[in-house]
Amino acid sequence: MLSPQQRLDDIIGKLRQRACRITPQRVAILKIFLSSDEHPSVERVYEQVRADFPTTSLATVYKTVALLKEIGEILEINFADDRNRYDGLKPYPHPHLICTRCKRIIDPEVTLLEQLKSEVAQSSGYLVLSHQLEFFGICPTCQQK
Amino acid sequence: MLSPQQRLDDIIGKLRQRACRITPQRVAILKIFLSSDEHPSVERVYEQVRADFPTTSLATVYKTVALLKEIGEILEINFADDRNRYDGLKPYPHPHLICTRCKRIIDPEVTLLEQLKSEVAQSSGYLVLSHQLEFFGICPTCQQK
DNA sequence: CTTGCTAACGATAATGATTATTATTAAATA
DNA sequence: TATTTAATAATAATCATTATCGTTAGCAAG
Repeated sequence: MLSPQQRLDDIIGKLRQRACRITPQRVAILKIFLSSDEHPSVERVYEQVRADFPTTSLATVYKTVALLKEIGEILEINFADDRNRYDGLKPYPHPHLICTRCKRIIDPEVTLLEQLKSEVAQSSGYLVLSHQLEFFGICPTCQQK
Repeated sequence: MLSPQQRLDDIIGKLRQRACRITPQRVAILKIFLSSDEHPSVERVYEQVRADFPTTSLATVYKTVALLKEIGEILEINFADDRNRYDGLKPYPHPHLICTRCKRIIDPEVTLLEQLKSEVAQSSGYLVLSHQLEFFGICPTCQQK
């Protein structure tokens, strides 16, 4: 487990190896992903990065997201109607628990998932490479209303 | 477990109760969903229904899909980049196994999922209403290539 | 430190799946 | 069969995301 600072340096090193340029915008966007546990959307990151770099373009956020996704440092969470959300803290497949009222997303503790995965691989003959598990419901706060 | 014909009659009855009109287009679209195990996209259903009713509009397919989704008779499967797909045979949450090469979707047998669900509900305090579980991989056919 | 190369930037147009609009058609009921 | 109005076909609008393109600036070499 790396500290946020170590991970930042690590990822920047990875980008350098790819001959990617280290721009202030990229670093700012990266920092937002590494420090946010709210599973932000592109739009949300855009708002936040504009606080420090007011001229940043939405396109730059999208392109940085695509880059970080490609090198496996953020995880994309897809939605039917809503915009995609991203997880920069745990950029590997893991379950999410989503409140359909307030759109809050948390990471529930789950066991047994790996067993489930190999069960599926075995019985189907598929080479299972990835997965996506989302639970939808109402969070405790929204239940009280 | 109802036969396809029984289910068709059943759903048509349900639509009548809602004061929905039973049009040839709706019946044709419904029949396609009830007889297809390929988890078709809207576009795919559109192609198929046009074989029998060449003047059918894409908008009609979309609206019928929205209706059937609303009454819980088809299940929507969301994708990141690709178009949505639909399952009219098992219109309740269940896992899918998706080949990322040929886009084929099958329904793997899975146990333990209900336990997993109540585990998550218990530890989080959320009221868990639904879920979505997708496995991504390479199907046996595509592995040989 | 300056220069040159070119990746990345900002601005904005294009894309593409889905949704909304509207005039017309045709189920359903009397 | 006529009346009512939901559903249809055609098509415009929406909106998240992607592509384009002229300009800017990271960075390696001198």
